[in-house]
Parts: sequence; C-alpha cells; structure tokens
Amino acid sequence: MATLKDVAALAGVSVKTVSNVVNGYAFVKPENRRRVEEALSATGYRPNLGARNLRRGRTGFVALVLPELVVPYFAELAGLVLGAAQEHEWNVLIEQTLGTREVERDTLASLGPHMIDGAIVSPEALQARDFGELAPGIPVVMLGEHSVDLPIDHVGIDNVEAARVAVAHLIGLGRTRVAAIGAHPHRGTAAQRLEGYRLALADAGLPVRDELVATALNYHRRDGAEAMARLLGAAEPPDAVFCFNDLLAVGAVRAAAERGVRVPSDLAVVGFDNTEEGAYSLPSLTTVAPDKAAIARAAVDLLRRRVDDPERAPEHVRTPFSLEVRESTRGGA
Amino acid sequence: MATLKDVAALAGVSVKTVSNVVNGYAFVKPENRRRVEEALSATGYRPNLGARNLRRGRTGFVALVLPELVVPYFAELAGLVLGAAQEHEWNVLIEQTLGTREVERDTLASLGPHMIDGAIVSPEALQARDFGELAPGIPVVMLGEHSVDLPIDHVGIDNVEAARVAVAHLIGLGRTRVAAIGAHPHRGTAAQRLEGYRLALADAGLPVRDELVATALNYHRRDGAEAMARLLGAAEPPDAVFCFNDLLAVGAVRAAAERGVRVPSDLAVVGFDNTEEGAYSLPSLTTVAPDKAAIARAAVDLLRRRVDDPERAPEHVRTPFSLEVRESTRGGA
DNA sequence: CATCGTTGATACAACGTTGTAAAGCGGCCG
DNA sequence: CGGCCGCTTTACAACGTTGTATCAACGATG
Repeated sequence: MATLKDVAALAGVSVKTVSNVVNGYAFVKPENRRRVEEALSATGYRPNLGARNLRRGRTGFVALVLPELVVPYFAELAGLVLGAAQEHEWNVLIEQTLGTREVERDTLASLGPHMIDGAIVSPEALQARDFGELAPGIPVVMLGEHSVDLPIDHVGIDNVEAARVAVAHLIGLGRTRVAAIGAHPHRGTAAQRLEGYRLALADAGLPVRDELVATALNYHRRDGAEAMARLLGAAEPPDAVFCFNDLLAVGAVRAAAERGVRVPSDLAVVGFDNTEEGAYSLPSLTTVAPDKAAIARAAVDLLRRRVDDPERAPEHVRTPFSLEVRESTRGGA
Repeated sequence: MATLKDVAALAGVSVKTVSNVVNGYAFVKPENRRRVEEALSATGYRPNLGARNLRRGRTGFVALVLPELVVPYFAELAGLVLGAAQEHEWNVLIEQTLGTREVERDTLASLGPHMIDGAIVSPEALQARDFGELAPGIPVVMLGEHSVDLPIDHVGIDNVEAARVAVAHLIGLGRTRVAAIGAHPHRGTAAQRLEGYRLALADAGLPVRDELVATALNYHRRDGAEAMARLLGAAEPPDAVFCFNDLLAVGAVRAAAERGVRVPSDLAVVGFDNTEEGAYSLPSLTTVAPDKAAIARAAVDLLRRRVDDPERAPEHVRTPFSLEVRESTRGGA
C-alpha cells in the first residue's frame, strides 16, 4: 500500500509537498503538481485515514445507535441516514442496542472518545439522565423522544399531535370504542402518543377506558397480535384501534383476522411510521407518516453543525408528518 | 481525554508499563499493576483506537456491503452480522450500494486499504471479475451468489436445490401452471433459482413455459405486484407462483387480491427468505427459510480466519435451509 | 542596491500507541 | 565471587499524516 513517502520518492519531491497536493494547497509549482499527480495515480495512493485522523483529531465516522434493524422503521431510517451522511463524507457505524440501556451506554462510552465524530441516537431504554454521564464530550443528536428540558440536539415529530390526529380520524369514522396498543412504562414516545390518544378522545367527549389501552413491552408484530387478542377477548371489544407503530398494527390485523373480525368494517386500524410493509399488507394500513427523509437529513445536519461548533445552543427540530389514509380505515362500519 | 502518558504520570511508571497492563502483559509487578489500574480508572482512560490501529495495522472495523437496508432480508441479516461481529470485537460499517456496481467498487476501494480489516459483501450488480481489481489486499467474504470458480470465501445456501424444493412443493399440491417471479439478467442467485424452478418442473414432467417466467429488475413489493399483474393478465393464468423473495411474494399476493384472485385456493404462493413480514401477512407466506443466523455467523467466522491467515485456501460454506409451509399454500385447490 | 513580500519547498515534530532492544535487578549455580 | 538467567521496566523508534517554522528564490519597491 503506497504512502505519501512512496509517492514523494517517485515524484522527486518532499513528503509535505505531496501532502499539499493531496489537500489542495494552492502554492505548488504546476510542474511539480503534475509530477505528483502522476505519481499519485501511478501508485494508486489512498490516504491512510487512521493516520490522518490521528493527526486531525477527527475520524470521519459517526455512530447510529438504534434498537433493532429488524424493525422496518429503523431499517428505513438507517438507510436514509446512511445516504445523508455520505453527503458529509461521513461513514456510519450502526450499533444495535436491542433495547438494553447498558449497550446504549457502553457503545457510546467505548466508541465515543476516539473513533467517532459524533452519534445519532434513537433511544429506547435510555433515560434522560444517562446522557450526561455517557458521553461527556461527544456530539450527540437524539431522535424521536422529545424531552425539551435536555440540553441536547433533537429531531422528531410532534408525537402528541400526530397521535391526536390519528385517533381523531378514527373517531371521525364514527367509531366510539377506540383502543390503543403500545402503552409502555419507560418510553417517552409511548407516553406522548398515549397523551395524544387521550386528547382526541377528550376533544370528542369520549371517555378514556383503561381496558381499551393495551400495553406492549416490545413493538413487534407478536406484541401487537397478543394485545389485540386481549382486547378482542373483552366483554365489549373495540371498534377501532390506534397502534403505536406499524408492526403492532400488522400483528393486530392478523389477530383480528384469526378471530373472524373484519378490518375495517368491524375494526378500523391505524398504525404509525408509514413503513412500506403497511402499504402492501391486506388491508393496507392507514398510518401516521413521519417524513423520514427529513428526519435523517435534519439529524445529520444538526450533528455536522454541532461538531463544527460544540458551543452552540442545542436545537430541537420538529419534522413534519402526515396521515396516510388507506384501506384499514376506509369504508365499512 | 486521558492518554497513556497521563496515566503513566499519575501512576509513576513509564508509558510502556501502562500499555503492558492495558494489554494484559503478564510480567508486571503486582504493586505496579495495582497502581496503574488505579490510575486507569481514576482518569477514565480509553485507548485511542485510531492510534492503536495505526500501530497494529488492524482497525477493528469490518464493512458490510449490501444493496439496501429497506429490504427486510438484508435488515435481518445485518442485525445478525452485527451481533456475530460483536463477539469478535469488530465494529461494523454498513454500506448501501443501492444496486449500483460503482458504489460496490468505490466503497471497497476507498475503505479497503486502511479503514477496515475486511468486508462481507452481498453483491447485486457486482460481477465476478470486478473482485480482482477492487480490493487487491482486502479480505472479502461473499454472501449469496455461489460462484465456485472464484477464489473467494463464500457463504450461502444451495439456491438451485432450495428453489427446486419450493417448486416441487407447489407441484405436490396438484398445481400444474406454476409461474416464477424474479428472473434477472445479471443476478447469479436469480439464475440459480430459475434453474431450480426448471429442474422441479422437469422432474414432474411439466413443460417450462416462457410466459410463466416473469422478470423482476428489482426485488421489491412493487415489482412483485407488477409481475403478478402481467401473469394474471395472460390467457391462461398460473395456479401457483414461486417468487424469488418474500417481498416479490407480498406484492404478488396483493396484486392477486386486487383482482379477486384468492390465495391459496386460486393461486398458491411461495416466497423466499422467511422474513418476519411474510409470517404475519394475510395469508401468511410459505417460504424458503435460509438459516440467516448461520449465514451471519459463518460469514464473520470465515472473515476472521481469512484475516488471521490471508494465505489459506478460499472456502465455500453451504448453510442449511428449510421450507416453511404456511397459509399461502395450505388447503384450497 | 538593500529590503521586503510573495511563492514554493522542506525539515521537523507531533498525534497515541506498541514492538524491539536493551538495561536494571535479583537470585542461583558453578 | 563471576557469570548467567529470568523477571521487570524503560527508552526509543516507528506507524502515516499534517501544522509550524524555516529557508530559498524571485521580482518588486524604495
């Protein structure tokens, strides 16, 4: 593997001159520049990023810390972050925490100091106060959970409002027993979506019935199916359900189908995340559609700005969302 | 950020002694070891991986190069590779090629030399001959396509046999007009699965009808739906279809449903990859289930062995698969 | 002609780590 | 007591890069 030294020897100049050419320094005699460039391509020189970073103190890597790649929302988001990061010449290191807070912390603690310029974190178990200790100097952008009181850059949609809109849509169909699937003791987003759910019911003058709010400790298809089964087993089953993500909704739809409950006529279903899976499922899912590309772009931009100026005040970017109405809430009653 | 020097100063020993403690060198006086360890935790020392790697010539990173994270199969696989790599203390750099061969080549060419110890590549557009030039010195393990003639480590299932089993299953249901979706001019796996499809038909004495073989240039849900629409528009539509991945199958099922074709009674469907999405779709998908965990583990192990001994003969690991029979081929006729 | 600023090139040190060689310090054997 | 061996520690160099200081050459300016 060719180094600057090799190239310099071949071109008959000093190492630094080659470095200057590589880095676009202006004052290099055309003749020398030409010879260096020739030598560069002759040797197929590639800078040793490790050495460069050691010198510069930057690494060119950012970490993307998220719960699980098998969750389509995160997979889609990861893909978009990869693309956005590429434009900043950043390579992305993906870290799966599988929902355990130890991993979230260890990852940042071990990678943080030297190997990454910053991190984009989609926290699941991580609590607000963890952030202080985990990465004293590491630029971090947080996704999803919106905790305004934290002095950390943050990108996300207005979860309360999004949930409210989703549930209002169900109520607008004439449904009166609207259930929710996805309550969770430790998740900030869950609390916010539940809040939106309550708001929508209150707006419509409907009571919040505890037996219609189903907890889901994970947000996988299985959890949605189990929660739906429980809801349908009740004395007065729901005629609509708002699921806190599309996977829960997919599971709910299946559980309904297995019990002969028809969607949407017997049960209207709304999901969250607008995953492609929901668009193709039978019936296709009405869902809250966050602008994932905007989230990814905003997160990377925010991280770039923080890396360039660590002293700037933390910013909270609110990205848009829309409600995608599909078969799971269309027609029927 | 504390360095070895800081720790050494605090403990009153040389830098190298600290380094020795950190690296588990045996001959350090207990007394010194104790003081060093104290100083280590007092300063919260973290090795600068960049510098370490510069010295060692290893980076602790491996690249996982794959077409797209939004394809559930790749997302699931990526998650498993992440886990397997963790056990080797490797960090994984995920690179999306979006199916363009330039990216596949550029990625390896630019990351290869210095930033990664090796790469696990799931090639899409990449041709066999590209491999020679792209990464002269980089240890590479290839996934999926099985080209025995290449001197490169490789992990995958027997695609021909897997496809044969899948189609034989359809024929076993009494179906006689079995279609295939997923033919592709440049994909090795597509060719192999098509071969298996032909073998199964031949075994059963059925003719291979060109009009029942649908091309799909991408393997997304949309492509499956479009291909199915074409097949169903034919004079004599199929009564069964083998899709080269689950996404195509999901799209095919939807296209069928939109035309009032019932699955499985009018049309039996088999997919490939055993994604969780297929297990929950309505109807749930019969599918070829490769042992993804085994693939991930084998790929990482193989890469580890190649990195440790670059001279060893390339190996081809064949991982097991099974046929997961579900609703899309159960009952009906 | 002396001085100065600009252009162009270079040597050197430094980033933080680890391998190498060597040296200090015992104790043990002859 | 001299020499040798094993344990323990250290100084030094090196990995490949880039910032700083320096130096040389040159034309322009006073």
